[in-house]
Amino acid sequence: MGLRERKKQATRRALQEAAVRLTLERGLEHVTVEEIAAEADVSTRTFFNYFATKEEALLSDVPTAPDEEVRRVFVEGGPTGVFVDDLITVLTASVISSEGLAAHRDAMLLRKRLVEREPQLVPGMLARFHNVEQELSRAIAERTGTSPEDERPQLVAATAMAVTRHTVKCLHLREGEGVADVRAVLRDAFRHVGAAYAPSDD
Amino acid sequence: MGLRERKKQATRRALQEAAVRLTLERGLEHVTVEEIAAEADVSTRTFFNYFATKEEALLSDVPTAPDEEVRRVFVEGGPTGVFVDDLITVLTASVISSEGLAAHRDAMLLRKRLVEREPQLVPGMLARFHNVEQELSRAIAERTGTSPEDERPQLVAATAMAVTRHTVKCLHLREGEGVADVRAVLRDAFRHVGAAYAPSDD
DNA sequence: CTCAATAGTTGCATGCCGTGCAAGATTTCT
DNA sequence: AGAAATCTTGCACGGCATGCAACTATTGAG
Repeated sequence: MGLRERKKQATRRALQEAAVRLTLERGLEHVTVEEIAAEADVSTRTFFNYFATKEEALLSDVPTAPDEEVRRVFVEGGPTGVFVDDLITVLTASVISSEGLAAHRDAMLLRKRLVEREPQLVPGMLARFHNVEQELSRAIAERTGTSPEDERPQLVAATAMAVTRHTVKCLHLREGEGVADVRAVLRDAFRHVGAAYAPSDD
Repeated sequence: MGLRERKKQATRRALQEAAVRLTLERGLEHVTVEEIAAEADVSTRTFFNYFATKEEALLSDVPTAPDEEVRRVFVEGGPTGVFVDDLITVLTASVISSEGLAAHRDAMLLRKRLVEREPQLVPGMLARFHNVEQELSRAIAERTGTSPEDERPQLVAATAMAVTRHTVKCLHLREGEGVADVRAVLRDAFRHVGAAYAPSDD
């Protein structure tokens, strides 16, 4: 990777970190783009070369779209062949942790505090989940081989992302918690939803 | 209702209609608050006495929170005692149509065209569904008598709103369609979700 | 190494958004 | 009719976001 690219990534991260830090300190309303840019030692104008809005600097990179490899396996019916289990694999790989839970734990905690402190960020957060939902919808349609007019993959994707969103929100993010634990929580959640809407239950 | 109140409602509706019409004509980017206000014969400043943002003028009143009476019946275990059926009653009463489907059909069609033309409105739309979701969550918790720490009502509310959102999006809104038809669509959707996430299915 | 090409940064000008404030107009209540 | 409450409006202001052109830094070829 060349010098230019490294500098760009450094600037980007500096802007993100400055935005998060200042927002947690003073609240989003009392942080201007000018201040964020100054904190990262770039001009105001440069900030907008990286992010279209202040909120984008806070929410970018989250949640991630599913990894291409994971997606391919899912579309081809893997890895286990059981729909819910494979769905959970995709969800943990994309939204929860693309490269191990530990690596993203700090970032997830920061974001959590962020949206708790600043409810204005909720719409943007929901929109990002919605984007993942649409990708997931396509993957489900491919896996199940339904016709493009069939809207059921969208329905399943929507509810699956609702489960995921809820799980992320309620996740305790303890030190020792691994991906396996998250899988278990998701499995319970899906089971509970299935039971709640199954024909014969209350 | 006094003269003052009537004038306020008239102004509000005039602003909404102007906003929707101009946005459908030219696109949201090419409509300023000044123009909307002029179209409704009020000052720019007055616009902001009614709506905090341009988007709010487009999306307000949708979706509606559940009617207080409907909510009370649901919390007390009614009207049928079957969870899914009663849930559907609440959902149709709040989001789909608070006072008959026909009355809101035109408004729903307009909104549909609006968000199709202007994807920037999606986050705001999602946020509004999210608000209803939180109210629904409380109602479910009250009905089932779960303790406040129990997060399952939130989970059920989230998935239920996902189903509702999907149903609204895919609704065909034909002329003859009534509330009963919407109920049937919702029932099918819930059944399908229940089957997809039930322990033994694919 | 040098120099041209490419890509990124910056300042400037601009327009719109959204809010606080105070003065003026209108409705309401007595 | 007149005081009180409420709504509208104009004004000023600061921040957001974009286009443009000049400037600076990296890259790559000879």
